[in-house]
Amino acid sequence: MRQSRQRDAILHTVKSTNSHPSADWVYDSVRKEIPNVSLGTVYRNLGQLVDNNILKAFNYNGMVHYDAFLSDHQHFYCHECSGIFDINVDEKDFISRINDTTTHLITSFQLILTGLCNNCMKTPNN
Amino acid sequence: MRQSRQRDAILHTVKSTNSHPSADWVYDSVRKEIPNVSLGTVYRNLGQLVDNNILKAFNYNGMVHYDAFLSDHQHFYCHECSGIFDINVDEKDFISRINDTTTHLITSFQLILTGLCNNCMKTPNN
DNA sequence: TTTATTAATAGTAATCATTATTATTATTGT
DNA sequence: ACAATAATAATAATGATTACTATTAATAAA
Repeated sequence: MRQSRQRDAILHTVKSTNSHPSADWVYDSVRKEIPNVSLGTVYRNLGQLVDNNILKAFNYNGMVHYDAFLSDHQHFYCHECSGIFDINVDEKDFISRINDTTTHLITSFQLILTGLCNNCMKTPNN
Repeated sequence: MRQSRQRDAILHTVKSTNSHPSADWVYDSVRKEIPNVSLGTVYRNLGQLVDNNILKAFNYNGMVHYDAFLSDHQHFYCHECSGIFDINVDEKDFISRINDTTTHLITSFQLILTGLCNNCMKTPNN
């Protein structure tokens, strides 16, 4: 993998936020620095960065979200502000706790909790 | 909601399988009975049936899957045969068990376990 | 330090899942 | 029967993503 200004900017953009952005959000953000960057370049590089374990990706609501936080964790979606927050769930521990629910061999999982986030609980009706 | 041959066939198709089919799979299946059924009709009716709590839907791998099994449950995806299987996870019980992982208010969740299903464990390398 | 190789890019077309539009058909209450 | 209108088939449009291609740029070797 060669170096490129575009990939550097894309990686930096994802690293600079904890909002779990979509490719389109990253595109808009990178365009502020490199106005003629191509959307295809953003998609290709996000894909490469995931393939090389530099970023993580997950599907939510029919859209891929990218995450620079690589530690073992899951996500919480707030149905009030639409924010996605990190949740500390240890994979090995979780699997051992739910292993009795099935006889299939569980090797991994994806958990998305939904509800009302801390902030929206404090300040309702936004 | 009026009665229609198309909706009856669509509902029957989803009820007749436990494969958690996509709209496209339902379309192909319904076409065997009603060859000129429209894909839009399939999408519209699946949506309506979900809105009326006659079917459930969930997103997996950037595609909506439909399910006629309405009881409280979650899903297991086999990375060998790509099958999706039902897993018995009680929502209330599960939330109370993981409630300590976050201070956000959890009201619901979606869990997708992945691994090797019973059948693929018995007969490897398919 | 030029040069050659080829990865990466911008721009654009294509694809896939899904939703919207619209003129026509069919269900159902009167 | 008939009027009102929900549902349909056919098709166009959308949104997210991937593929294609000629050009540009990073890096390894001469």
